[in-house]
Amino acid sequence: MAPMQAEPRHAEAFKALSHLTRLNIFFYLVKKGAVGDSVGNIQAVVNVPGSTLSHHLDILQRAGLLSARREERFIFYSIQKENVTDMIRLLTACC
Amino acid sequence: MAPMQAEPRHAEAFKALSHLTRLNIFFYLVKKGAVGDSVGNIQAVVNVPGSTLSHHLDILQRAGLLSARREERFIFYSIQKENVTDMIRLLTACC
DNA sequence: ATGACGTTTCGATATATTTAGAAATATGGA
DNA sequence: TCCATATTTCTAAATATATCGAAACGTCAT
Repeated sequence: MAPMQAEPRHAEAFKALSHLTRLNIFFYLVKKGAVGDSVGNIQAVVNVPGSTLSHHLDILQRAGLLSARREERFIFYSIQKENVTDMIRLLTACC
Repeated sequence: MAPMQAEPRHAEAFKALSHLTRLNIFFYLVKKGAVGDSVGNIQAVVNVPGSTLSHHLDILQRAGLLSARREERFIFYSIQKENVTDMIRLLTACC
């Protein structure tokens, strides 16, 4: 197992988690598992205006930590597990 | 093992790693192990002005990821393993 | 004490992030 | 079609972060 190298996408993933609201969104969706949850339900949990939430979700998605799908009138966000696993591997490579 | 809760200190630790220069510093020091390395040697690796480097080291230290000690005329920074382990636990709690 | 070296602090500027109201878009139902 | 609901995009202002030269500080050797 070669020592892993830090890359910009890793820095970006860490940045996505570096804001408490986004970290809360992230862990809420972790709990929700593969199905994830709708923006409206997420909003009820984190309690920020819709436009602000939408922005945070966008950041998490661009970082590769979340994915989105439409389900009728709702948009469901859920954890993108592979990339989270990748981050964990990067960190555990050292300890 | 109770599900872990996101806290501001976790967001701060992620923020510390959310900059590529700091991520490089971090992984360089991981490789250096418990002894760590001096600011001057770190600087030769990351190639930024001293004042900039000092600022980044400060951010990593405040986030609890590094600790510093003086060794004669040099200041050695090294990884603060416990807090890194803590982050890993937080992330692995989900996957 | 003076000088050389290693590192940090100060100060100023440039760039990026956060925030949220208002307007726009998308879907499904009457 | 028209309305209600869900979510995003636009826009602008406030706040935070990044950068780095110059000056200051600490330690050691002479």
